[in-house]
Amino acid sequence: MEEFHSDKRLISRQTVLRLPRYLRFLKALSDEGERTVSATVIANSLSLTPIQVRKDLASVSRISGKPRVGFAIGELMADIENYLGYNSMDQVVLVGVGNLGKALLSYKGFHKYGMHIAAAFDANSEVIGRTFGGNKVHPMGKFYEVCNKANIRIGIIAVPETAAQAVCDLMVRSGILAIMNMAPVHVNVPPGILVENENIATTLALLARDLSQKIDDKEKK
Amino acid sequence: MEEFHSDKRLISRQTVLRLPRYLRFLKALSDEGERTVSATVIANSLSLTPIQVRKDLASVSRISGKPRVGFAIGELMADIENYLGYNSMDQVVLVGVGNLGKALLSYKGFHKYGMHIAAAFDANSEVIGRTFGGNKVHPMGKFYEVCNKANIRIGIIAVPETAAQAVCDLMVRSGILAIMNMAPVHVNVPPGILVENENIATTLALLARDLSQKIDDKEKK
DNA sequence: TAGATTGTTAATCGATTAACAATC
DNA sequence: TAGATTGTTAATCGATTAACAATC
Repeated sequence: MEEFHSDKRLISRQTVLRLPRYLRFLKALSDEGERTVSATVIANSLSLTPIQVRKDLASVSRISGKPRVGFAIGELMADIENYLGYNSMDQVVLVGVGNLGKALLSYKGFHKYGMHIAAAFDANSEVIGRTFGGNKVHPMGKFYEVCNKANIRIGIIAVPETAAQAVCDLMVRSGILAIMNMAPVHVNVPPGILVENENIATTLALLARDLSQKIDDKEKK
Repeated sequence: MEEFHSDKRLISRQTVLRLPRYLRFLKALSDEGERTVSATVIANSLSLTPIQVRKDLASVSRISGKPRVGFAIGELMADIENYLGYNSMDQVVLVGVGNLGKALLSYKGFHKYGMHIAAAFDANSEVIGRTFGGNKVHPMGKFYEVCNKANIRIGIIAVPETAAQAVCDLMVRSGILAIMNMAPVHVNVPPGILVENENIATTLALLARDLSQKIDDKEKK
């Protein structure tokens, strides 16, 4: 008997992190008029290995590549978009319209990956009512109502660290289930609420470690 | 014979990513007047396991905790700061002073982690000469000179995707060895140059996957 | 003392890489 | 056909978790 897989297989964290990169690359190829691409070409372009690429693609797509030819770009893109889009629940709310919040509102990448900022909120009357990247900024008082009415599940915290926990609590009370925290503090959430921290200082620390390691290696030689 | 470790042991990627979180938490405790803390307390506060915390701490610090008491907060902070600071080569340049670049320039977190934005650059005459977060924006023409004179090794790309590769190439020509790319494109670099991509859409995709997985699980029950 | 907590060694888990037969 | 490329199974690598003796 053929084994049956639901559409909703669990895809590894690392693979998910690479999916947007594949999608971007495939789109670029497609724009250049290409119809097919091999795992080798993708791998070389994105600094990955061909095996890794084939595994990743197999995890989101049922289409099989043809030896000596590769994969059909269009179908691949559709499958990745479907996965990212399917998962995305599409609607996201943003709290905090400072420089970072504004950058996020104007960021065109979200749409590409099936994400859509449904509403933005801030406590500051200077930005309330103004529009950034097509999004009007609402007062905090509207937060609960908007989230509830639109049944929104994903929230982005882009406020200063002192306000982060309060915003986080409000999100939880308003039915948000997954939070992306851009503030450089740990936020506490009840069990079952998902949090991802996006912290630039963290990534820089990583880069600095790799760099100092590299320099050490060179000195040893 | 006692085994000798250099100060420059390689610390795992995952551990490095957690170091800034420890540092932040320890600082908060220290501000409250605490002198010691156990791995258990840290773990609970940051949603980690105590074993993981002890391993991480041991990898950057030689100080040992006392059973029933825990670790001396001050010494721990000093060791983490030393590691992050030592590695950081402290000086960073930023190219691109749009909303995102401005957010980075005003971001107070860098200093905390031993990072310092030495100079900011942009091609747009509207921002050149202006100051954000204490950093004056220089014209692109000065980039090579500044990097060379100050011997800067780390660069942050915060320009639109269309300009990212050109900026990346300029960085490489100017002696930058490690690049943090905030633009949603893959940038190509010669072998030996380090790149970390920081892409918000990517993190959101991850969050969305976890969320849809969680919802699926609930439906199954 | 008793027991919470440390630090280390071993087991597990997850992701990457290697090997290789199948195939267009 | 010959050989590039696929897809899968097995081996390796790295990180997390479990187990437990040492100790304050």
